[in-house]
Amino acid sequence: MAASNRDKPRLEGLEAKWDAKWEASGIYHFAAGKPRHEVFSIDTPPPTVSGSLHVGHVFSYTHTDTIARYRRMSGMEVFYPMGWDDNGLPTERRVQNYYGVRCDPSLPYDHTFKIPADAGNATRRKQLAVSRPNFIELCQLLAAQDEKVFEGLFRRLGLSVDWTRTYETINDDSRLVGQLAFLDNLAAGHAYQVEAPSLWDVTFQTAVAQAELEDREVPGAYHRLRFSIVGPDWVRSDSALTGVCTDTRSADAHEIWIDTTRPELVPACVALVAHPDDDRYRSYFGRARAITPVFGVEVPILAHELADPDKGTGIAMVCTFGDTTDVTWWRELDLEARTVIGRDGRFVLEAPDWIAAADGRAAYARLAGLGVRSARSAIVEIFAESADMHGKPRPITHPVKFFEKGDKPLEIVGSRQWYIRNGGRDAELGAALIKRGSEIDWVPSYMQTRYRSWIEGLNGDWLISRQRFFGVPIPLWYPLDADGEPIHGQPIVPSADELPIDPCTDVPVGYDESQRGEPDGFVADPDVMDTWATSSLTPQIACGWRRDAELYASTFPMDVRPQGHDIIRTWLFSTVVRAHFDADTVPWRVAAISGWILDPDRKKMSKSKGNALVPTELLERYGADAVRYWAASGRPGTDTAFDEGQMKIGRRLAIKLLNASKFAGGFATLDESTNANDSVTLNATTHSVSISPWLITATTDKSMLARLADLIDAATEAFEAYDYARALERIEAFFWWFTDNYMELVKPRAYGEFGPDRAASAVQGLRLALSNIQRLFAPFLPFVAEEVWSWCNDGSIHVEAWPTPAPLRHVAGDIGADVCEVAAEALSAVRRTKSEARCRLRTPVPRAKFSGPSHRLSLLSSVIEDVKAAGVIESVEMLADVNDLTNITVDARLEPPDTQPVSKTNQPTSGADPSPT
RNA sequence: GGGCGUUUAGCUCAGUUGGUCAGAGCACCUCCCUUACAAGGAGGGAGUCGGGGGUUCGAAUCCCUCAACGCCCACCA
Repeated sequence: MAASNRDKPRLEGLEAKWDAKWEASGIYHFAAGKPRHEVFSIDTPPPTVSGSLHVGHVFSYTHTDTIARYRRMSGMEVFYPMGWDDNGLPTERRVQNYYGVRCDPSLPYDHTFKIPADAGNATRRKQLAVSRPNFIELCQLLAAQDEKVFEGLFRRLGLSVDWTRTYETINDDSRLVGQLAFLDNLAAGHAYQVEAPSLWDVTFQTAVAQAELEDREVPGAYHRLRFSIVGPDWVRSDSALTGVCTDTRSADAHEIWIDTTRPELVPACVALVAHPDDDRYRSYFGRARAITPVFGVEVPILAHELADPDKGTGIAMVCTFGDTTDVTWWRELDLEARTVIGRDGRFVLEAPDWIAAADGRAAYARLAGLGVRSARSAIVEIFAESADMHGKPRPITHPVKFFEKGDKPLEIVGSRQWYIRNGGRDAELGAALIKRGSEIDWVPSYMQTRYRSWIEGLNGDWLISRQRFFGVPIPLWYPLDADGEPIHGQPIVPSADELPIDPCTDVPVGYDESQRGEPDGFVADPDVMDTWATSSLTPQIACGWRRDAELYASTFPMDVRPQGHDIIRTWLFSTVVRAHFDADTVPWRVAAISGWILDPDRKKMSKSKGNALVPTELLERYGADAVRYWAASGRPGTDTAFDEGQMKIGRRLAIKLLNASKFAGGFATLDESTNANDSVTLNATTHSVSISPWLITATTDKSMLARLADLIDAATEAFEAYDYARALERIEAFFWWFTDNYMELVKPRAYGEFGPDRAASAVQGLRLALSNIQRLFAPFLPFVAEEVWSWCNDGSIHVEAWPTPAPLRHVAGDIGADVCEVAAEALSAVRRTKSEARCRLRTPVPRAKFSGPSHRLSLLSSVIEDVKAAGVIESVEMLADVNDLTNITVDARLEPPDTQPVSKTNQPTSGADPSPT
């Protein structure tokens, strides 16, 4: 280490310097072959690389890194891989925008395809149609670029990831694992396909799963519509009419009014439903039938518990399908399916055959081809013309289900989809999965509640098939019958050694390509799996499941899954499901849940709100250690306010560590200086400076070490509980006490005021303490800790042993932590007296009187030499004061300062008597 | 509608089984260029611990209740 670097230690440049050295030395590489109990394996969250970098990445990944570094120093072989989530819709969408293309699966692969010249800046209105294989290539290309950006940030942040162990959720390995696991699930009956109504995003033209839904409050309106009543069995009952529609005063009782927010779905109406106990409608059930307005379709009037008598008129129109309740009614009441909205979200062009009346068909013609919103306007006009709508639509705001990534309300359409069982239709499986949750240690513990309540609220199995392109393909083909129709019940399953496959380009054994799509030939399952179907296998992907038995045995089940609380229902839950099926175990022992970053308004920071900050700017401004300090002060699971002030404090802390280390290393001890005359600076070329604990003889030094030992216990205990924030808080508090009090107390002695032996004790005490303090800070401030460590040691601090208290207690012997605390308190009292007298701290004190309880005074007397020297006190008097049970107070007689204090208002304010007379 | 969390100084937050628990840092004010550190250092003022009840010798801490904020979930016609 060049001495010049130590003259004025700086933080600038440390990140590039040490990142390069860590990369070169490979200290974070996982050494395979260790037994499971010596390995600490981390299921790192693969960031969505198509998203933008934001401070949230810095925040939660730092938490994990502190844990990883702690475990590494504690002697564990840390398995800390990094995945990139490039699979799925976000990448597709980014590729579309970035290159100005869209995927057209009907096109053949274009070998001559060239990347559009305006990539990154594509503003063409008309997107270029490209084949599915070309589109996937673009996805992979762009994802690879994006991954570099993320890796750059994470390296800059100092994550101790093993960068030789990265994976992409779309790479061959992930596809292999995803397809193997799927085929396992299929063979075991955990995966199945069914033709059923499912939630459908009309923009992305894909089915979506329950876990991907979110409710949004949107404006809507109630429309009160008239249905006529017919039926040979129906006997009119006046009582039955009471309240049916109090505000229409209809003289004709042969009608029912319903309120709906989806009037455009009247052509898809299949029934009216009211509560079985509702006296207003009871007489209709099973006897009368209703005629839909305008369209003239006859539908039954039925009873069902889910109908809410207090909503609208108490009777609901069942359509196929307006919402999930419609699906329930459709299924439980065994109703027909009358679909009018196609997969593109538009009304089908052909008038449905169940609408027989000419008026009805004419009315439908006005809806054909329209989107939902336009159709709603159109039908309101139609009903207004026919006088089947009472009054005007009554505006309301109501929650509507959206795909979390979409911006149009979801529709429900019937389609054939693949599902994996997740307990949503099987109480026994649900209970087993809830029990798995109890086998995991949750940090913080209350997060388990979210997991449990999500499972308890499931209303169906996990829909995994997506009608998209950039994902892991469902690895199946279907035989075609003589008419060219697929036989879905007899899928053609590839063998494991064929995987991964893309059935759209690969051909099943026993067929050849010419038979694709031909009668008696085969056809590919065109779908890909949902991105969570791959992400749910991150432990299997990272740990080498079915590919590397040794790695798998030493890393799985993993130790910890760090993640945000917003994806407990998706990533966490689905991972538990897969491990339950694949390995009959939980995937990890601990789930460490991070909170979110809130901006100063206590809103979640997000790009859409325009308040997200670019993390690279923060790293530039404050340095990685400072940003990590801020991140690590956010407690597990707790949402944390974005606070640049904390980064400033972190920066100051890092600088303090530099300077304190420089001071401690800047002395030559007796044994070292014998050959170097009276040199007082550490030989700049000497590495591996020895620490000689046996030279520590002074009570102050021993007591400080006892206090440090207590700190190590506290920090270790906090880390074992995954509470990095508590560990940091304790370490930091000790360190400031150490610099402000201990270092000031021993400074005169270290400079030799009491002779070489006493100096050696101080210097060795400083060195031993700093050696421990540097290691305690290493998980939080890896760059500055490595820098200061390198001044006196060979090798990286990050593979040094985590401090243990026993050696320090051995040195301390029977001296307790309380001695130096009393000394610090006495010194502080002296300083206060001087400060209140507006004197310099170097002002000599001719006589100081310390008063306090006798047991504390006796502790003080054992270290009074250091207190006198640090306080520049010439003589001391001690007065036991039984009234003052706790505190040391000082009555110092101060001489006139060498120079007059700057302030003119030289007024003592309390306690001390600074009068110079 | 159900559930989870939060509420302590102007700000950001500690406060572990009830008893040195009224704390830290920032900000503010005063002083100090001191041989690790002026991007420093030494001091100081500042809070009805969200409100109300209760248990206890004693409550920021335990119980009940209310309120505000945030989040999760819910069948939203």
